[in-house]
Amino acid sequence: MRLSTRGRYGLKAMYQLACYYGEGPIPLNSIAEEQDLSENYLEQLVATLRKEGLLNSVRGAQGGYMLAKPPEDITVGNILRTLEGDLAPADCVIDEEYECAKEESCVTKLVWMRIRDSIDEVIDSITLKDMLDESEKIVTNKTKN
Amino acid sequence: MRLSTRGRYGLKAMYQLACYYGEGPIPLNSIAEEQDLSENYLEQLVATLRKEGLLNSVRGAQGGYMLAKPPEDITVGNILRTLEGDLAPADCVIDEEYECAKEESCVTKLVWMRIRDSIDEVIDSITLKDMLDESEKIVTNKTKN
DNA sequence: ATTATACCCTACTATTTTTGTCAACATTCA
DNA sequence: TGAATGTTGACAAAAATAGTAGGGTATAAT
Ligand code: FES
Ligand code: FES
Repeated sequence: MRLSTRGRYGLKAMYQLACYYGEGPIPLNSIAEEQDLSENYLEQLVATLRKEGLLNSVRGAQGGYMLAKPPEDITVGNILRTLEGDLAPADCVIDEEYECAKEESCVTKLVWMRIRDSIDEVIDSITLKDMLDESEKIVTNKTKN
Repeated sequence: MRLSTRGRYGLKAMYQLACYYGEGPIPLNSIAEEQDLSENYLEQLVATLRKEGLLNSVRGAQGGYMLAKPPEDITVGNILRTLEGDLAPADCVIDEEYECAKEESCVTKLVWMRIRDSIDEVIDSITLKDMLDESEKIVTNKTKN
């Protein structure tokens, strides 16, 4: 039950952009380098995020990408769902078409629903702003010691 | 982020065996038929569950499989972890070897940890007994209507 | 205008994981 | 014995993932 690299790389990239929020467009190669990802591959992910309205882009020299909204208005759920689709342990809790063919109600489905709901609760409650705050906290703690 | 068929089929099979708990060994082909799964494939899953000590087997004619412990002592987590390994969105929250190479603390890792923990909480809190009870509840409601 | 930079788009491929299949063998019961 | 069942390991088809490749388009600096 791993996330694919799409979701993992995507969240990293979005976090990186959140760090630079308000500082104008950031070129993709700098993101790719900082997070050690293939620029070509990252392009694909970023294109998806842009279409979803989570990113804006500026073309031309000195261009790049920037968050389309403030970090506090973008959740981890927004990002992961854009890149991975709904996060759930089985298709049947997303689309009724995939329900199993048992006549009586399916008991395992209740389990999948509870897993899905608990994941949703987590990813919808964390924003990029929260991640920035966490990062700050870590730095602060390090300074104290 | 789907579970593979291993976990999904495996939980179904274990639930089925829980329904027959105390009634002696159940042959695999009856399980496969009731849940509409390939018997050959199910064999592999069941072998894994047996090695983990969740099932007992009886060879020979009139043989079959049975839960090694009462339904209230087997959790969904026991079953899914046996068949799928730890349930987590990224390898780095399971094995430090896979941590990304950033010097500073990784912020996305905190997100993966929260997802992992919330999944763990759900799967460790549901036993096969709970599933049997749920099933009963559904039947009762149906009778009422 | 030219050039460099950077986004945009589509198609393709290598790899890995998943999802089984199959055959030969061992054990038990009637 | 013979039929029913579990045990094991090798193999293979299919699907998903991860990444490459390369051409095209828009913009800005010069
Ligand atoms: S409806 Fe999803 S497993 Fe039955
Ligand atoms: S340590 Fe897991 S993503 Fe960085």
